[in-house]
Amino acid sequence: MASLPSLAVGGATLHRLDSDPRKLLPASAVPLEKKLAYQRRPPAAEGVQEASAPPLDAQEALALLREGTAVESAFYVPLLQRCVETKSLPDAGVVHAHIIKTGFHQETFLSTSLVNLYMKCGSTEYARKVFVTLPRRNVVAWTAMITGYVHNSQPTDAIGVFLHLLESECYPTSFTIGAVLSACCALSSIEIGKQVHGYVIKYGAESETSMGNSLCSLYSKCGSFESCLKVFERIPDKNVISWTTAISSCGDNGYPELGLSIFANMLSENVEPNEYTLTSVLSLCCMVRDLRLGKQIHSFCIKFGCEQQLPVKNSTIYLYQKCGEINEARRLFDEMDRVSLITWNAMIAGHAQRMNWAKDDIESNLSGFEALKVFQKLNRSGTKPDLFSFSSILTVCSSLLALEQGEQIHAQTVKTGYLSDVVVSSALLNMYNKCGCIEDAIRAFLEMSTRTLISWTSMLTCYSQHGRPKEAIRLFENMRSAGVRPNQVTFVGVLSACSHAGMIDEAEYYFDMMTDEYGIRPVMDHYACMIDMFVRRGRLEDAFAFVDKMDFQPNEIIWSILIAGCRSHGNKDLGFYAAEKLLEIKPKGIETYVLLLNMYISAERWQDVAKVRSLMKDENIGIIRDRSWISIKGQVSFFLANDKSHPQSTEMYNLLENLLREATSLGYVPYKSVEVSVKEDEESSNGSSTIKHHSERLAIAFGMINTAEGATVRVVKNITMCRDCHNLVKFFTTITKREIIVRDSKRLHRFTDGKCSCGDFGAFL
DNA sequence: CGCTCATAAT
Repeated sequence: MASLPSLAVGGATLHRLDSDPRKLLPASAVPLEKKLAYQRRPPAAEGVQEASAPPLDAQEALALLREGTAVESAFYVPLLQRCVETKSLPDAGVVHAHIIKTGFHQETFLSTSLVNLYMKCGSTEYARKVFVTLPRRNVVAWTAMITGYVHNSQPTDAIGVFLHLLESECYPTSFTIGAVLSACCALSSIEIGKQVHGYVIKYGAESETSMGNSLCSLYSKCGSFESCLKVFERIPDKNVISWTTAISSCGDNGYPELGLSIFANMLSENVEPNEYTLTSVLSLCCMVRDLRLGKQIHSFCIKFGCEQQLPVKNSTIYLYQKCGEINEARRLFDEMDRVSLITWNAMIAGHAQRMNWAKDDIESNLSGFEALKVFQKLNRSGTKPDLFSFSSILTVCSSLLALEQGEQIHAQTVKTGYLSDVVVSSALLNMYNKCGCIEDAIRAFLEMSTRTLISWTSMLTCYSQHGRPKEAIRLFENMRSAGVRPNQVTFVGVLSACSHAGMIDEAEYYFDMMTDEYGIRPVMDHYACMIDMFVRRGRLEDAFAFVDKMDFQPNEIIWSILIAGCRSHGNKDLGFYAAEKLLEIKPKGIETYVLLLNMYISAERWQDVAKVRSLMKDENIGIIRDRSWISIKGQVSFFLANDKSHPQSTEMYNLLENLLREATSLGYVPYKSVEVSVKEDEESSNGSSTIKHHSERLAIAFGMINTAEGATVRVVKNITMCRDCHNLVKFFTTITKREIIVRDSKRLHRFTDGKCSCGDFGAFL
């Protein structure tokens, strides 16, 4: 929180200063010639060529001034405007010097323009110097100072100037208040914002549309979405800006559907949207992944003639990219003659998003590598990546388990200074976590200058995933001491940590704390953690009792945990009961069916096997392929179970045979072979399973052959590991003295010295 | 006064 004692301490400060009801004048009450100094030229739309130069040739005019030619005061006006456009500080100096020489600096109007000019050129110091020597200060000068400080990222100074203004003889206008509210936004200070709001109400400016719009935006950006909507509803004459603010606020606060319905209301009230509105609406379509609606909005943009505008285009590209229409996205991108950094970022983020929605892991990987290519092109284009680029690309590296690329990007964030951004450093932490490098993740966390809820939660779940529950819980307590309020996701991390450690009392304690102290309603995930914990300790009755505590229907995941638990603890009857319940809700996940089939097959309940298979046909569950992949030097190799298609197969199989022999001599005993694939009937149901090597073994063997001795091998697998492979890989690490990391569909396994970080409590097929 | 791109989970 910024230190603004005069405001923060005395809530009444603003009001006490003046009780003159005229203290806030409507903007129109400011004499016209004084308004000129404040008038800002609307920024040229991105992607559109600047309008042709004004009649005045600025260079010639500046040359005249340098020669010392005497001019009239009116001569400066267009020149000052021109300098504002070019943002040239040296030119500003030339004009300023001449004005002083000719004595025109006594004219308030010119000097006020100079304040504005210096602010626009980024020199708040020069602006302040001119301002304090002004012979007479009108509201335009005050407002130029406030706006200038806001634009130069000095919001605290902006508020300071406002306080001085209130003590002066000047009256703020709605422009002034608008600038002050922007300062509150930049400070994320809802406290000061509320006081300004009170001021606005007191002096009767609340009904002014622009005021309502500013307040609406303030509340939205300070996380008070309810107030934002309330203010919006109370604006008597809503204009297109009011509607756009409300619509984009819905997106910012995670209510895209509401935003779309407000857009519908806007249309039914016959307010015409503009490019700002349509850009926001396109973004909402992205959030809900509604390509059909998005295409309609895109045609809308074409109808309005704004589809070429850069922000509109960026949103459109992102939409197509995220929804998998990569050719369309690429076409739009290639057609553009001018792109902005946001365009690049939208391409990268679009690919990153598509990874989550791809139809299979091959497509997902392709998307990830496309994102890396775009990032590389961005670097070569001469444009500097920003925090958005870095956060997106680091997330891509996490999903790909692309540690080498991730490390390079880490170096780049250090060089460019973007690592100091919380979002970037959180993304980095996450990248190291997903790649199995917990030490680097911890370092990233420790080196953060500020930590958000997400940084803490990321670190916490990182400890939990790496099988270090005690540290997870210690971190949770540190987080609370630091005054950071945990949310639902944080508690998933805490509960799963307790679950892994079998800390039942602690889990129950934190479960109660979540509801009692933080008022967070437990959702499915929290119940899943608790039930999982009881199941792991073999307390099946407690697990089923906890299911009864839920005030909603358990989902597929919960029943699957129970079934798996019943199987491993040999309670067939409870397992069959859970399976009945599961079948009632018609599961969707392919792994759920594998679990069911394996259970019924091992119990030789062939009628049930047939029932499950027919349900799979009804629900259109396809076949599952056991697949693993490994990335070496930017090259991904995919493997199926018993894959012999790779040129190095012979070597790989020989290596595996040797490893198996050594493992056996060290005491490895295979578990009864488990059918992982669900293929067509005859292969799996007759029990003549020929599976010898599941895919991760092949990927690991390939990794060992193609990396230096002793190097860590990192493999990703599309489904859960089976118990047998999990056990065998532990032996591999002992034999080869290598660390092996396997990220399966459920969790991360870091194998070292014959042990796994999951503590063998992972869910196995 | 309003727009587009970014981080956490069983």
